[in-house]
Amino acid sequence: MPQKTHSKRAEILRAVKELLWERGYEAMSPRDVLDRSGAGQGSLYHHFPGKVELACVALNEMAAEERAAVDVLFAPDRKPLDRIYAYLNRERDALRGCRLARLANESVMENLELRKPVKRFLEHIIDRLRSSLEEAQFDGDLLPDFEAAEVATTLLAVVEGGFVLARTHWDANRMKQALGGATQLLRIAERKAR
Amino acid sequence: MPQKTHSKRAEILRAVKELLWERGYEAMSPRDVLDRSGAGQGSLYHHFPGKVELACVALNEMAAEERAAVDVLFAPDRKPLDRIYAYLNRERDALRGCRLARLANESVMENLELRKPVKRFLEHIIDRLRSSLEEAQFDGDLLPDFEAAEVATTLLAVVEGGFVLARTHWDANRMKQALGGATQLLRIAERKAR
DNA sequence: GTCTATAGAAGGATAGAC
DNA sequence: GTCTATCCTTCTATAGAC
Repeated sequence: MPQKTHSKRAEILRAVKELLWERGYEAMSPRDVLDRSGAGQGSLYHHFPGKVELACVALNEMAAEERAAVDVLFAPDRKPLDRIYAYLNRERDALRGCRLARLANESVMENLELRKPVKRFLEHIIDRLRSSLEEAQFDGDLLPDFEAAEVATTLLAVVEGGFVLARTHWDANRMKQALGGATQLLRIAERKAR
Repeated sequence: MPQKTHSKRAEILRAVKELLWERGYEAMSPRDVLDRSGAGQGSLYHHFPGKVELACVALNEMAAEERAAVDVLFAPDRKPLDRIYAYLNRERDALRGCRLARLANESVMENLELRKPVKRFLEHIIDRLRSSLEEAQFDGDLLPDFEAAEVATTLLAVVEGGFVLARTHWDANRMKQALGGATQLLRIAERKAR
């Protein structure tokens, strides 16, 4: 049963993935899901035990999609620094917030099963950033005297914080400024390495 | 009428300020406020037209308190770089999230009146960071060839993103790592200036 | 598998006594 | 100003027919 056509099941999941990004978990009601998917009450509760499990399946799919999109940016044939700047400068709709980490402040993040996909997504990015930083240091393109793991966390924090600033100021430029400052700091660690 | 003892009014506001930090706006119900403050329905709706105005007054008070706390860290008698590190390393309960910016992803941030206090709070910090960075550059303690305004935004983003990472990983150390990486990048811009 | 109808609880606000 | 009682809507889930 898991993988057939599942017309209504698939449409429900599609709607949930949209709504989780647009409104978050608590502000998304089962009724909203039904309205957007065109399914009836019965379909939803036939395929999923309840709202939590519904969100859990959707979040895991979203996280997998986003991890794959990130991996494209970190293609191994690119130079390490190019991968990092490709990630920082990737196109983002800053006002929409991070598709997964937007849930960070909802009480539902206290549920391990719902937090896990978000966590895996963020860990995946940190891991890609860290190894790229290490390679750049090894190649002599970046100063070797900083902790790649910490700076990787910093760069991800700049992106996630950039979403917060953009939304609060209702101005996508705040994300660009945050990333611009990070780039300038990295450039200094670059020039000094040469 | 605005400023007398207002026993119940004050207790209601105290409760709202706590709940906004703990749960955010949407997850805070008027009933929660009454339970925690010990007030009755009538008191709440006597002093405030509704939930939105209640949150608005509370948020403005919270923002004023936090701006004052930030100003202590940026005391003018400190050296510019010391102010910046004092802000970065200030004590934070990372798992609780930012007292104001935790609301960034709630739909209520589309309401200008509610967004304004949060925005003012963040702008205040960026302003303090920017002028301290500029002074440090002028004093020759930091490289002069980066945009202080952009790096100021970056540093605030690291803090706000640090909250997001800490909450998602349910590990306050993520905040420390994000700040540690930012510090290492700043140190490079410091050493090079000498 | 999908639907409509319904239920129990919580959210947000009002009425009116004191 | 403060209280309790009440109201209407929305949320989340269940029942049961097709």
